[in-house]
Amino acid sequence: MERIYIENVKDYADKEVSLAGFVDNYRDGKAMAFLVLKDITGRVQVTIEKELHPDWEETLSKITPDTVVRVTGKVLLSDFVKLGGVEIIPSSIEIESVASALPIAREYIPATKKKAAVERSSIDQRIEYRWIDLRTERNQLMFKAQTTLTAALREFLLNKEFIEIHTPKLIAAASESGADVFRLDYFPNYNLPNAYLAQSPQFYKQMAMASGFEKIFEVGPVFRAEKSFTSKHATEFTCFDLEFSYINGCEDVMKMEEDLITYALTKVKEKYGDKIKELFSTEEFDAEVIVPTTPFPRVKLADLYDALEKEYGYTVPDSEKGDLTTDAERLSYQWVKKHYGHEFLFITDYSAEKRAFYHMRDEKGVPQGYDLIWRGVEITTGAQREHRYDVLKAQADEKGLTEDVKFYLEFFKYGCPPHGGFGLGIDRLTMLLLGLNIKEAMFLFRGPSHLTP
RNA sequence: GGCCUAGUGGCUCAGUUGGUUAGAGCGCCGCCCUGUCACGGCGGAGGUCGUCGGUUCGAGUCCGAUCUGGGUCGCCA
Repeated sequence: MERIYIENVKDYADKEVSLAGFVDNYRDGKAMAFLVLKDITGRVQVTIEKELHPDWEETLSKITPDTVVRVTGKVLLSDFVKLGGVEIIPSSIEIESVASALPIAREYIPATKKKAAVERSSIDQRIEYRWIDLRTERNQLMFKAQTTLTAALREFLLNKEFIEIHTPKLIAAASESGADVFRLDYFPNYNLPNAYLAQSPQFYKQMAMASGFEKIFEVGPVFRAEKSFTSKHATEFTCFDLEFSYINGCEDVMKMEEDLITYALTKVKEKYGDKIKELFSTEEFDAEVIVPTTPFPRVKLADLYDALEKEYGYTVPDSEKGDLTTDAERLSYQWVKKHYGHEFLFITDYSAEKRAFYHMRDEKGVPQGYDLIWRGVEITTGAQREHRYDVLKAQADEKGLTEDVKFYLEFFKYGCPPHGGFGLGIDRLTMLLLGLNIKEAMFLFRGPSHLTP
């Protein structure tokens, strides 16, 4: 018999079905046993009348939480079953894989009249057994929602005839200032330069512009050898990058991004909004998926600092002027909510000193780029790029990078359209959508002290 | 890299001013329980307290070193 998903069992009332999944809970009595079966779509109770199946004794004695079983049986609608009002009366139970006692407590169990609450294991403990941790409905919803999110981002761009590219992650030179790179052994005998893991597809996205592709995107891993210990940094994460040509300014890039994000959040809300609210809301975080209005608020960095000082008494250290501090980032969320009733904020007019050399600058030397802050955390850096070879070379010289980026400068020597783009960290998007730590939002977290599993 | 902080059974934690065989809940094992609802009842196993050294009659508890984590800032997505 063909297996069906648990979410569909009610369509098979009084019929025989075949199910498979993990044992979510097993309550064993003398005459009756109740097995709650979970698959990727839901949970259902399997009700076993032991007297009817004396030969099952050995099989049933092996069942432990998270054992994988196949169950064939009749679907019975029963109001007294609290779990969905339906139960399976099995005609066969087959064990596929017996689970040992689990080494982590996946979920918080609230106190009852008789029992004290049980804390779940810390994220750092759970991450060691991530495959077990990921079996929960909540964690699986996270990846379903992320799938919808990235599919929507892709769909939006495909509708605009963007081309999807895949740039190399093994590269010969550091691709940007700032972030540190992972150096690796790469066939040392072939007289090649040093090899690194790509910290961004930036240069190759722009090469595609010089190739006349006009509109491209890429979803892929980026690697950052930053010894960052925060709740929002990882050494490897997934970036949704795009770049497009013949723009009239940075404003076109921002417009593209706000439309893109609005589209994606609309899709996520439609499909999972209610479920997300139910499973991810906590006392501190209301997991309401809010579809933003466009245009998103925009503010110049200096103006933001003025406002933060006036309204919250925040003063920037002199060394950080021209850049956004973590405190200011957080405060900017309060500020934008208060003044615009919005969760997103574009911040523009950073100082040239703090921004990448390839950002185009206006006649006053102000970089034509921005950061996008969502719920107080940076999710994007975007910009119009400098496509004029001479200007670009001068800006690279200024930062002392000309030698390092020699190959990149070549891209602009033989004709290149004006262009711009941005990169969106999808793990951060998921993290902010659901109110999580980056470690919980990633399938497998990679950090300075985390390389396994 | 700076600052802060933690390391006690599988998990989450408690261990008072250093003092008899180191405690609890959950989990695990066994027995009991005819429909449970993250069932219930009874019993049991399991730690020498990250490591090394020191102080002391005596250390999980004090001191030093060391290892391994965590938070935060900077950096960024």
